Amino acid sequence: MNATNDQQDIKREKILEASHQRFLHYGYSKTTMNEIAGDLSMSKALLYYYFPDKSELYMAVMRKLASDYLKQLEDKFGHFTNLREAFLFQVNTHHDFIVNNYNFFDFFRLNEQNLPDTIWETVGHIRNAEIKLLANAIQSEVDKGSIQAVTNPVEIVEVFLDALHGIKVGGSVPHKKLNFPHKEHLDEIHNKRLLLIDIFVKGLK
Amino acid sequence: MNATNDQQDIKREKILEASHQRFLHYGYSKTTMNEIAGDLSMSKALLYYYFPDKSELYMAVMRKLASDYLKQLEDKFGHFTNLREAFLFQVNTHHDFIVNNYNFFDFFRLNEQNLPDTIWETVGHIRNAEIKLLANAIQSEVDKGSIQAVTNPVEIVEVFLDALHGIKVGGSVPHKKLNFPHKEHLDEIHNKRLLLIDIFVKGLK
DNA sequence: ATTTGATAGTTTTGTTAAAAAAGTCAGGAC
DNA sequence: GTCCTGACTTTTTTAACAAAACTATCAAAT
Repeated sequence: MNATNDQQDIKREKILEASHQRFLHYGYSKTTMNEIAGDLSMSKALLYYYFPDKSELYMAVMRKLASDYLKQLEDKFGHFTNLREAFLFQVNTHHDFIVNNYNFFDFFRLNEQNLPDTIWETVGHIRNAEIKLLANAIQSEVDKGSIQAVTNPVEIVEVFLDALHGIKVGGSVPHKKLNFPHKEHLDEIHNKRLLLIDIFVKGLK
Repeated sequence: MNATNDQQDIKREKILEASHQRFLHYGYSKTTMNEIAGDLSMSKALLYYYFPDKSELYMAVMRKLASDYLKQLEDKFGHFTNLREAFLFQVNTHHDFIVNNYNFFDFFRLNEQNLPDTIWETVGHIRNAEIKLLANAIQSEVDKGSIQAVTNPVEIVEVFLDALHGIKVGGSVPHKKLNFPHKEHLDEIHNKRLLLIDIFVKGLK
């Protein structure tokens, strides 16, 4: 019975890998269940044996990606020597996360509204982990006495994370309002975020 | 000839006022040229005598609003006693601008992409004025020696303005990704922005 | 120079049919 | 009983097209 479940888990994993590749290269709506099944040389019906529907399959891939990301954050939790280091780590890790899975997230841009509700749960987990990481770093500094006491570290981190998300490209004349940045702009955005960190962390001292 | 032009300008102004009201209450797409003409007891054809088309009419209203906003910024240009005051002024003025014309900007949310190109020109003017105002304030402080010298004030202001735009509501669990904030959230956003100012300005010291 | 009714041209909306994809199920293999 | 499939049903997407609504134009009137 355990052996059976192992087999199941292995197959589930295979399905997730194949799905990840498809979603990564073609996005959610341009990927069909038949194609995924074809990649694995199995029938479409079998996919539905392992996953209830397409969006759950997508979400399962997403949860796996998110889980990897969360793991990276947790591994470093409480191990920072100063505030700046913590903020830098969060921004850099996040940057890599987005760059490595850029096309996968086309799903967000395409559907814009009416996404499956469960997606926000995962997004919430990620955000909470980021908040926890940075709020803890702030609290540590407060305890050490190296920055002034603050009323509410979480509130500050929320503002910081929002501010990060606001950073866009297009200096002098904004041209098109595009919610999702183009891939070739990610590095420029990243650099601006590093500048924001400099100022923000200094402002907390 | 001058009298004639005066008359023209007065009528143009009337049209702009009526259009403003319509756009403000019903948004761009839910306002028809017939309705505007009806409000003014004139024929639709006459509207086209004064304005080339509907989007140009909308843009004319927008330019008027933008012009008022720019005037407010210019009146205070260089008259700040410290950096914080300048940043506060910009954020507060911007807040009032959005609140007072909230529904007018539904146009942006509805059309999202494919807006008339001229709109970005006006948006650019606003942004440039904001940048100029704040960059000047920073430079003044640098000259006074009350904050450290910075390599590029404009770059810093751009990051600040982007950060401001990123401030959203929805603390713990984000629910719906909505590009345009709801009206009832504007005050909460405003308060968060004030917090950002505190930290950001301090970070420049 | 201003104004309008009539009308031409275009965009939006609603309908329907065909195609494609999602999702189901009875039954076969092990 | 677990895993798997081909055939099938249901739902969604796409395309085509007609009707309605709206934008935009223009000859003629004041």
